[in-house]
Amino acid sequence: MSYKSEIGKRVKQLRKAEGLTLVELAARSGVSVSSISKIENGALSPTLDVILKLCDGLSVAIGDLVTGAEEEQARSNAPNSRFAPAMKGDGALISTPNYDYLYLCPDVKNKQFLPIHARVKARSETQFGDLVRHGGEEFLYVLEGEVEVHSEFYEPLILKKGDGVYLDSTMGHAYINTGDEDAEVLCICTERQPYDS
Amino acid sequence: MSYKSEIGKRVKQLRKAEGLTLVELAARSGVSVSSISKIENGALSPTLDVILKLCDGLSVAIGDLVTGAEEEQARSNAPNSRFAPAMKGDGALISTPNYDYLYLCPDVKNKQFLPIHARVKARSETQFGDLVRHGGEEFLYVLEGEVEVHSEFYEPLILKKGDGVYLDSTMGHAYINTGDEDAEVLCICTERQPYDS
DNA sequence: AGAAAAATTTTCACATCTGAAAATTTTTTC
DNA sequence: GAAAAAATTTTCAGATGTGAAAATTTTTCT
Repeated sequence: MSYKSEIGKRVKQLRKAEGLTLVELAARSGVSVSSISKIENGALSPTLDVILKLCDGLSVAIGDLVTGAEEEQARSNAPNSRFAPAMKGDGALISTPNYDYLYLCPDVKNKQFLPIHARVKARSETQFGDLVRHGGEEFLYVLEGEVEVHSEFYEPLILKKGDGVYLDSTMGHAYINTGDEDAEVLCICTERQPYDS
Repeated sequence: MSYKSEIGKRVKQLRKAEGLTLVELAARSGVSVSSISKIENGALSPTLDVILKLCDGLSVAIGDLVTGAEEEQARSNAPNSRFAPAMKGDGALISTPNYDYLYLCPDVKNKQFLPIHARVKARSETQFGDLVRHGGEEFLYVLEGEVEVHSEFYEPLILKKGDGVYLDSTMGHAYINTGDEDAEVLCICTERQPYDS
């Protein structure tokens, strides 16, 4: 990956475009003259704090400095002939107290939505805990069992096999298993679930 | 500037979202486990080459890693508390020679994807006609029956109940019913099908 | 509950980055 | 064209990042 030379050229380009000397850019950005010189010449891989100082001094977003083109590049040339089977049981399994998630087609990156096969485990609202919120939108379809949908602004709704619901994920929501058997659902999300500490 | 902690949180968030361990992300990205650990904990300012390796391993643009904003920001103007049940059989029915489409939640506008309950009717490639192409991406999940997936660049694939497939809709594709019974599928598309008829 | 395995953090030697100052190159001025 | 000034590159020591392996913590299994 010859990204070093890339950011170097870009910095020099932007600096010249604003008619700045190394000394001036150094003053603006807080990065030393010698470091900027080395960066422009591809002699080193700057640390993040230095990159961000340069972004600040040059008034550009980090994407502009590093890739040049930025968003357009990232999104417009999405691949266009991907094909990924998701055979029954295949996927990346993630377990949480309330759900067992099977992320389908985990090897396909940059999907516009995430298909997830899930098992709903929580059996009551109290057991579930606080409503969940995350970015994006989601559609849930019941494959087996019975699920009760709780949400921040609507009355609880019971879904049986073959039923579904579409909702904005930013609204608090929770799915609860109210049937006798296991509750299996297919869930489509447009944004990753925030699963962190 | 407390950017260090920012990128750390973001990396951890993205890594967890994909269900990866430090070891796995290290393998994907080529960055050592210890370095990732330190970065996630804000213990250091990574160099550009390491940042780019991480972007690669996590399949995100650098802007997403560093500022976290970008995409989220762009999409955050979407409505945020819609809720639409899709009870079995409900929806907007569209019939074509090859499929019966039941568009779910047709009253919700500007959805990020379209959930469709469909019945696959075509029983052979010749009967189906030319492969279909449209914008976006799609995921198909077999609810009942057996479906054969034909596409422009891949060998035909047989899907049985519980199986699915994710593909770029710009690539020519066709679903054919190869089972004894009716073939029922759930299909998620990110762009409206040009159902002519 | 305890043992084994897995995941994460820490340690430490080595590599690399950073910035002040010196050396060099380029530009300006007479 | 030479000296002075400005801009840039190089040098070098100290600071910081990097990765292999050890130590620790967390999770899984019985």
